[in-house]
Amino acid sequence: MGTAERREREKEQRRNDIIDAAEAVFFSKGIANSTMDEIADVSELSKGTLYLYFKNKEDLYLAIILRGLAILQAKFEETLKAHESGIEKTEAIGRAFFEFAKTHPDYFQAMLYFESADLPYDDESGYAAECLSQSNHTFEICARAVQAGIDDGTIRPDLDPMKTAMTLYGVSVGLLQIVSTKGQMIRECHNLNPDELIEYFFELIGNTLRTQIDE
Amino acid sequence: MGTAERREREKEQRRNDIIDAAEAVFFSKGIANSTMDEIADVSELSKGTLYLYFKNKEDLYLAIILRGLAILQAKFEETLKAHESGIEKTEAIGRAFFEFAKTHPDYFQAMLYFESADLPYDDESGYAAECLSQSNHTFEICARAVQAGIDDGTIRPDLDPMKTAMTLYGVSVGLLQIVSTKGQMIRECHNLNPDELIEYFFELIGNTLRTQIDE
DNA sequence: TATATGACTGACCATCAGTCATAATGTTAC
DNA sequence: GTAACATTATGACTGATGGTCAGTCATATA
Repeated sequence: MGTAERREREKEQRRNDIIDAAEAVFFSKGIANSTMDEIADVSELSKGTLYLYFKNKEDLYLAIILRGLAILQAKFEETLKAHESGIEKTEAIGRAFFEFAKTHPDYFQAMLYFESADLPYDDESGYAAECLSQSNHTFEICARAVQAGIDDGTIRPDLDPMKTAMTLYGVSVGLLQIVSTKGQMIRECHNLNPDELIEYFFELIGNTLRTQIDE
Repeated sequence: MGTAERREREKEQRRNDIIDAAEAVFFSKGIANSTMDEIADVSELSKGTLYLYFKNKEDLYLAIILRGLAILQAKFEETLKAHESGIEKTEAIGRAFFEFAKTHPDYFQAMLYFESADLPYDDESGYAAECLSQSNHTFEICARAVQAGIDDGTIRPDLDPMKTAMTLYGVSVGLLQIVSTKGQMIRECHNLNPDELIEYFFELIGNTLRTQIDE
């Protein structure tokens, strides 16, 4: 009989329930101001139980980040299919990333934590290693877009797809981070709409990737 | 009599001594794993005294960040003077930033915290507002370099100096952050030297800023 | 019905940021 | 010199919170 299988399913369900509760708490007050006691309350479980399913507070947060990465990946894959030329695919993925930051600000905020924190990637038992692996997979999707552009001649052939993907991802994160933490200052001291800065960024790098016609 | 002035000097000295001790502790184990008790020990003061000079733990950390910002600013100012053309000034400042991250990894790490954390910028009594102000001043130095390039014709005249400075700063921080937190992965999974990625970045954006000869 | 399993509990512990009553030190006035 | 006052320093204490563990209980197995 499938007792063990059922148990496994139920366990998976519990795990998801806990992540749901954790999202509600973490997203409403940030990781620093959230307590495991409150998450236990919201999930209607005891604090001890949380620790049966997750190593520690950070690990639970990383489980949320993994959800965010999955959403982002799906979006990227979809974007990759929806466009014809490689340069279009690449720019569309870039825009999809900024779009993601806007439509899923909570997941994006969590992902900024993932990008800036020093995590125990060597510990195989936690979520950090899995996050890193998925993050790598995300890079690969971006790299495929660049590769497509090189293949169809819309992107400079001298570019390295993986290097380009990682660089673009890194700089995008940085720009979004500055917009996210200093947005108010940008608006008030410089009378700039943060979105303008992002559009400006696209203009700046847009021509960098494209094949130069005049050579 | 200069009693009050002497007092003020001594107080400033104490404050600096505390920051020195805090640097030793924070730099050796990161903000999360450092305790105010240990900083009190190292500074040979009681914990209570620390709180006479600094609002809280984060504020003490921000005082360190302010030192980092001062070093960076000095480096930028110096770089600005050391080069002739505007485009050279701008690229040199970019390289000076990456150089700073290498020669002062501890200050740079602290500055990454400043870039990613949500800080109480409205609280005038703490260091956060001062950090933001100095960070703004840093932008302005960069913007001066870009402006110089526009003026002397080495940088595209259609660029906005301040927007360009902020964008370049943001993307640089992002790239350095990814190199800093995922450097090992970049090395191991992709057989890349993180420095290559940074050089790649300069190549990518280099031509973006320069005045196009063929138009 | 009796035994075994393992999910769950919540009281408990250790740590640590931040506070406050008290003490020590320095300054001024006489 | 010393009394009165002001400033600075102390460290024991508190409250919050991440994490643990001995024990409970519902359910599955024999």
